[in-house]
Amino acid sequence: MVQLPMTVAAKQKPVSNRERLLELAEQLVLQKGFASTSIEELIAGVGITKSGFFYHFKDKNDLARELMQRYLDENARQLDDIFNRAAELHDDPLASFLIGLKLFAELMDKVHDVHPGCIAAAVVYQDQLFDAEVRAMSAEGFLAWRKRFRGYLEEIAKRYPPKMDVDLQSLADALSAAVDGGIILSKALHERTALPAQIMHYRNYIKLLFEP
Amino acid sequence: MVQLPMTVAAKQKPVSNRERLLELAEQLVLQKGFASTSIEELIAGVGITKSGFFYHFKDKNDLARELMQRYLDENARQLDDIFNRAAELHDDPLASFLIGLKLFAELMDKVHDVHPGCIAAAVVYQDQLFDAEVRAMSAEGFLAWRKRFRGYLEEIAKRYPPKMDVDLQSLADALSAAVDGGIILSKALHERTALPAQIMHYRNYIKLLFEP
DNA sequence: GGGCAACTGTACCATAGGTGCAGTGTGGGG
DNA sequence: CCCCACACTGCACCTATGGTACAGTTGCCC
Repeated sequence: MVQLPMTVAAKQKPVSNRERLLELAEQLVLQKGFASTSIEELIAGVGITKSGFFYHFKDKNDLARELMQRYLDENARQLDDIFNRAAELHDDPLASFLIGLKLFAELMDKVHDVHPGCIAAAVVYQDQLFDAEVRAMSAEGFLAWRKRFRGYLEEIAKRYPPKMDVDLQSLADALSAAVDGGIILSKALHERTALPAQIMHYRNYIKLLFEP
Repeated sequence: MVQLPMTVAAKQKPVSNRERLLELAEQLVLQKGFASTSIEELIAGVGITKSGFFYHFKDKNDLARELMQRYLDENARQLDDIFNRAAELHDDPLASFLIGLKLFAELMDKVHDVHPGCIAAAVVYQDQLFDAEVRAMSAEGFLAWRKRFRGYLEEIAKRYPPKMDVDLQSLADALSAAVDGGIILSKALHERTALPAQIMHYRNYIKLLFEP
């Protein structure tokens, strides 16, 4: 649940002000929170007026909705990239998952000094600022991670019986927890290595649990 | 980094309005975020005027500072309770730590439907709402957890060589991550079992890593 | 009965989100 | 060449919230 870097491709045509608003908003929201990111700040950064902002977005919640959708789509795409690549590198589900986790940790290590943060998690601690729809989208994000990783884990468990009796759903959630917990640690302590380190601990746990 | 229930002892004298403001503020901040918790709401709940509020607190950041201090103190006290009790129940550092983690998970299971949340983590995603002092206190909270659990882990590692080469500091942080990640999951999905489940996964990891 | 803690009341200010609406410039299709 | 729609601008105005300033009041303790 972290913003990975954009593929540098695409984007020939000049970016619209709408796109630039979303881009800037995402950056600022992850840096300092949704409440502290003012509309005035956004329009000043992009160079339009308040009326211009409200032409594109019904209100601030509408912006949040678009931000969340963008984030979830991009996020899913990037996880596909990583774990499909991992599947190419090894046939075995356990080996491939471990490779994917390593790739994931490495990517977080590279990219994390830019703007660490997870939009879906950001919602959770600023509940009432967002309407029910945005909160539902945040929940969907977590459920998407659960579904994806539970799938991987079930394939692994079929071939490698786990050494302890574990619930695969909460084990899938444990990666979300490690990532979001890692982000919080990294932001609170200004230690950019905290996130990749937590992902690697999750990887260790998976290894110890399933490796014969 | 979760609010545990108050020991029912103490408090003969009538609670001051100041105390009631802090109590209510903590509840509301964990429920809906700091930005969404208005001063008007707090004074209405306690039954005083705005002037009364500003008599007690210089500004909203001052309230945040007091809230954080209260939280950190209470939190440290409760962890002491749990892990001292665990040490009483078993001499061996590994066995005792595993008992402590179980007690912790059980407590989170019991109490978590009341008001899940960690004030220290709440700060991280609402950065600019707080001044540098509050942010520093949040960081201190994470460092206190790191120090405490790193201590336990070092004693364990002395007696039981870990099965993998792990960094004990980030392994200590992994409990913070599991707890804060668990809280986020639990809040986002409205699944109160998510937090205790994540603590138990951390416990599993410790078991697999150190148990002979 | 003097003093201090713990307020109340009133007035006032700035910032931010938000609404409503009329007007404008510019590029592409008919 | 004209017209329309898109992407805005400008202006007026409203509300909520945090915050300041300060004078006055109440109740309890010494």
